[in-house]
Amino acid sequence: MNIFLKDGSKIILPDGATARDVARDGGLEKKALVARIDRLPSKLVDLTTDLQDGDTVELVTSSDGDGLSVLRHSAAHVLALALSEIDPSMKFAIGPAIDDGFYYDVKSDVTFSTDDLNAIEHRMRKIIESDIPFVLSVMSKEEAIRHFSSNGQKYKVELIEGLEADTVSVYSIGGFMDLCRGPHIPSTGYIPQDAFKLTSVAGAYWRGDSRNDMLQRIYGTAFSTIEEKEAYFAMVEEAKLRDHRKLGPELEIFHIDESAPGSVFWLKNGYVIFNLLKDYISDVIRRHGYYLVQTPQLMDRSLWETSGHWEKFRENMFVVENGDSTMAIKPMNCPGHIICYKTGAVKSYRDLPIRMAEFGLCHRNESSGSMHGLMRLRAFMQDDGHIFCSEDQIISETIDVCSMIKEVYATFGFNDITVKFSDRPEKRVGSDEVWDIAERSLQEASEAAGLQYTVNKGEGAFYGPKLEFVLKDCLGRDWQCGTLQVDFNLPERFGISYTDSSGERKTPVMLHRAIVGSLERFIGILIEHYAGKFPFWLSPVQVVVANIADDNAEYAATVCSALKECGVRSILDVEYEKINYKIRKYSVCKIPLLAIVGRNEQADGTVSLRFLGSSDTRTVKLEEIGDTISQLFPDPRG
RNA sequence: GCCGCAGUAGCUUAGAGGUAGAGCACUCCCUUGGUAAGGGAGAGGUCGAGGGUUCGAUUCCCUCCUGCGGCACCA
Repeated sequence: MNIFLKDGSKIILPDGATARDVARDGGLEKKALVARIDRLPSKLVDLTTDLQDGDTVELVTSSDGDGLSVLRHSAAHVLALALSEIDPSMKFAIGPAIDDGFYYDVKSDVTFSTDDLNAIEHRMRKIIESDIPFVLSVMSKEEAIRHFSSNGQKYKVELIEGLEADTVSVYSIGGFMDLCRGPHIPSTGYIPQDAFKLTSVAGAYWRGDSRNDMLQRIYGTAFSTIEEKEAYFAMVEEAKLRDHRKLGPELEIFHIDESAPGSVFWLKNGYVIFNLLKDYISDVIRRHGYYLVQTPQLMDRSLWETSGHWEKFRENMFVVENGDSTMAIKPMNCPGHIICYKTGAVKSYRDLPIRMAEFGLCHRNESSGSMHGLMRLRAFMQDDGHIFCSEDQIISETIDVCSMIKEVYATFGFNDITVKFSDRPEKRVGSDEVWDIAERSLQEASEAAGLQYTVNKGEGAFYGPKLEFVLKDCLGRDWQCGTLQVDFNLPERFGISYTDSSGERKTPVMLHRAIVGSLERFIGILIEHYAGKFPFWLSPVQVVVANIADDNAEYAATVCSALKECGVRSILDVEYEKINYKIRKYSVCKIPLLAIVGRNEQADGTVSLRFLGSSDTRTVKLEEIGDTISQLFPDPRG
C-alpha cells in the first residue's frame, strides 16, 4: 500500500504495516515515539497502529513538544511499575505528563520521602534497561472494572465508571496493567536513562478535591536529551538563587517574622522600592484621570453583608467584635469606594466616568499552607481602583486600562503580556441576564482594545467577569498581576445611581482594576526578575562613594554631597578598609554604581565610576557627575 | 486546612543521650591601601516553644508554633 510522509514523499509498504514500519523504513526506529496520521486528525497514536492505503504519516520524536509529553507520560507508567514492586498493594490514581515533567498519585501504607527517590529511580532504570514493550489492549468497561476491582484499584474503578465509552484502553508493561488513553512509546527503553529524574514527593487530593483522600504524589521529569535536562536543572538552580525569600532579607529589602506570619516588615532598602513603585503608579494613574482616596481599615459587618463578601469569604476575614457591633478588617476596597461615590452631590452622567484609586491595605486570613513569601500574604497593599461609568463607557475605559497596564509593565521590562478572560463562576451573585450583559460588554471591550485572550471557564469573580493580565519574567515564568473586572452587581446591591441625560436615575457600572495587583507581590516578582540587581532608578542605594585612603575622606564626602544634591541616593563609606574589600562588599549587595576617589581623583577634581558586574571604570569630572549619571542611566518612567 | 520534611550564634552550617564546634558578619588591635575578601585577638548559643521518658534531653516520644515542597483555597 502507498503511504505518504509529511514532506509529500511516498513509500510502499506491505499490507498490514504499522507506523513502526514507517519508522523502520526511514531509519527512525530508535527515535520515533508515536505518530500522527492524517486520517486520525490531530491525534497522536502508538507506532503499533495499523495503516491504511493512502495514509499520510508523521513520525513524532521527543524533540516535538507533544512527543516529549508522551515520553513523560510513559515515564509515569514506568514510575508506577517501580512503585508497585515496592508495595504490591499500592493503589494508583492518575499519572499524567505536565508542563515540566510528570507525576503519579498513589495511595500506599508506605510513606515516601525525598530520600526514597533514588531507590525508586534505580528500579525505574532497571525497567528501562529491560526494554519492556507497552502493550495496548481494549476491553469492555465491565471487564476492566472486574480486573481493577480484583486487585483493589478503587481509583481506577472510579475513573472507569466515569467514562462515557463502552470500551476502555489499557496499557501493560510486563504484568503491570494501567488504565490509560495513551498513546505510549513503543517500549520502556525509549526513555533516555540520563535525561530523566524523580524530583520530589508531595501530597495531593484525589481528583483535586480537599474532601477526598490525600494521596502521595511523586514528581519527576524527563527530557529528550541530557543537555535539555541539564538546562532545565540549571534554570531551577538559577530560580533558587533569585528566590525573593532569600534575596529579600539578604539585601535588607524585607523580613517576615514568626510573630506576624503573612505580614511584611519592609526594611530600609525595601521601603525605598515600595515607595518608588507606589509613587510611580500614582503618577501614571493621575495622568490617566484618577484621583486617590483612602478608606478605613475597619468597617461594619453590614457593609460586607451588602457586598456579599460576608457570605462568601467570612472564613477568610479578620473579624473584630466591638461591643454590640461586629466589624471586619477590609479584605478589599470596593465597598469603601462605593461609599466615597455616594458622598456629596448626586452624581450626573456628566460626572462619569469617575476614576477612583487607592493604595489599599487589605487583610485576608489566608490558610496557613498558602502563604509564600511576598507572593501570598495576609496583609498586602493593592493598587486598587474603581471606575464608575455608564455602560457605553466600558469600551473606552477598558482600552485605557489596558494601555496603562502595558505602559507600566514595559517600564520594568515586561513586554510579553498574555491575557485571560474568566467568565461566570458557579458561586455568584446577580441574574444570568446581567451576567450575559457583563460578559458581552467585557468581550466587546477586549476586542476593541485589541486583546488576544484565552478563556478561563468559571474563574470570574463572584460579582463579574474579569480579564487577568499575565506577564512573563526573564526566566520565562508567568505571573498574573493586573486585572480588570466588569461589575453590574455591586452598584445594584449598594443602590448607587447617577442621573442620565434624560433625567432618569441609572445604576452605574463599576470596573474594578489593578495594575500590579499587590505591591508586595509585584516587588517579589521584581526581585526575582532582576535577581536583586535593580535598575538604577529603582535601586535603594544608587551610589556608594568610597575613599581609598584616609587622606581622601573629606573629598569623598564632598562627592557624596554633590551626588545627593543631584538627587542621587548615595551613601559614603570612609571606613579604614582596602578598596578591594569595599568593592567586594558593595558588589555583593548589588549597588549599581561605585564612586571611588583616591589621590589622583582628588588632585584632578574627578571621580572614578565602577559599574556593578564590570571591572571597567570611567573617570568623570566632579561637576559633571550628575549629568553623566542621568545619561548613563536613563529613567524609563518617561 | 491537608500530606510530607525541617528548625543549632545575625547568616550558612557540623555534631551527639553526659548542657555545643566552624566559616562569614560583629567588636578591638596592627596594616594607609588603586578596582571582588590583608593579618591577629575577642565577644556571641536557656540548640523554635511547652510537656513527657530518663540519674541526665538540644539529641528519644507527644503537642504546639514557624518555615519549606506540593495539594486545596485565592474577592
